[in-house]
Amino acid sequence: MQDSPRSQDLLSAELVVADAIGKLMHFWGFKRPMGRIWTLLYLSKDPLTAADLGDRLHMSSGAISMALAELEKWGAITRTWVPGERRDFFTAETSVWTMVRRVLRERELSIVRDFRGSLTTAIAALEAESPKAPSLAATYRLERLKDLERLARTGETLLSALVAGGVVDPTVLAEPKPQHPSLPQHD
Amino acid sequence: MQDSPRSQDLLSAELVVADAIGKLMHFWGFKRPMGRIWTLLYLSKDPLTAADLGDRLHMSSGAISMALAELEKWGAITRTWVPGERRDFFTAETSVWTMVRRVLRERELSIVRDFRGSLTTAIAALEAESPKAPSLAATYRLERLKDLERLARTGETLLSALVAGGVVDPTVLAEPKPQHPSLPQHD
DNA sequence: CAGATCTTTCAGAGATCTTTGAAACCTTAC
DNA sequence: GTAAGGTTTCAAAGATCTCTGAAAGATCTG
Repeated sequence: MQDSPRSQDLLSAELVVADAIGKLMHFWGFKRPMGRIWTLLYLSKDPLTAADLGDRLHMSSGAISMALAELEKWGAITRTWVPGERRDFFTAETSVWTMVRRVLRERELSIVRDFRGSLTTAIAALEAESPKAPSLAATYRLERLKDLERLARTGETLLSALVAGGVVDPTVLAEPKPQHPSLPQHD
Repeated sequence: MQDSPRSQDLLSAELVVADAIGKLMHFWGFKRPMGRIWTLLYLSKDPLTAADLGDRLHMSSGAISMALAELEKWGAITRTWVPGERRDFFTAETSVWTMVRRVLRERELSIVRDFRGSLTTAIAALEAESPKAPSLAATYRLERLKDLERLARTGETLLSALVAGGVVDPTVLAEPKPQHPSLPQHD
């Protein structure tokens, strides 16, 4: 780190926010530079070029290009052609909720679906396996797996509702009640 | 990979699910082994020891110890002492929603708060900076930052409600309407 | 079509995160 | 007190993810 915030806090404040959002996006499974780039675009009144972004963020052209491509893929930024200009200009999608919804729909939802799929497979495998002598442990395990599957299904429903823009009551996620009350309950 | 699923699909199915949950937890910002360990405990009728887990998951004692410590920290598992036994036994917390709530409360909430903090700081810095000649660009940037802050505040409220166990309407996150209708709107 | 300008790709370098395994540290039993 | 069994710590190795920079690929201009 060679540069401490000088008198142009205008710029450094911007970079601080860009880093904060980069951190946030990274935490949410995206690459940090994507957040930093989106932020600069979001805060800029006018469209910026790849070179602009690279200069401000000290990133190589390659990194910029890749990050921009991915942001574009998620609809977080838009590439625009400016009449006289040769190079591409970029603008930020400003509706955060719209972007979040898209990620929920295209990424989170399929993660939950895949997860549910592997649960279903596992349950089938176990049920096919022990037809004769279902030990207590095996029965317990199956019951647990089914609880998880129920949970995943509920989560999927909630996510869908969320994406569709509805009100959501996540408390339905709480403790799916056991189907077999005969099984021993913990405390 | 030396072992393909043999006839003990009982075990391999378990490991498949463990991996799936490991992936899920990793995606949510935790270490993959934590999810794998939690799963084995969750599916086991009886408490397991660190050695049991290490054997099944092919992990070193060190890795197991660290993962268990972190799981315990989050209340995802419990360490129990069995009368005659010398070593520690572990059991899984079975209420997923309880665990999720805890993470929302202790981790996500503070992330959003920190984020809001850095926004507030940036806004203050910028407002202190340009008292005389607020250029159009500067005005625009400030407005954007304030939108973000509003958004963060709303998110914080929603998260709190969620944690407190309430119904949540995330559509309030949509487009915080501009406070200055005089500012140019996109499209 | 050739030259200039901009963008994308990608192998290697670099940074970051994770795991191992051995030593230190407990705790219990004798 | 001390030996044995169990757990934790941590530096180094290993794996994974990310960035760089140069070359290849576009696109526009004249």
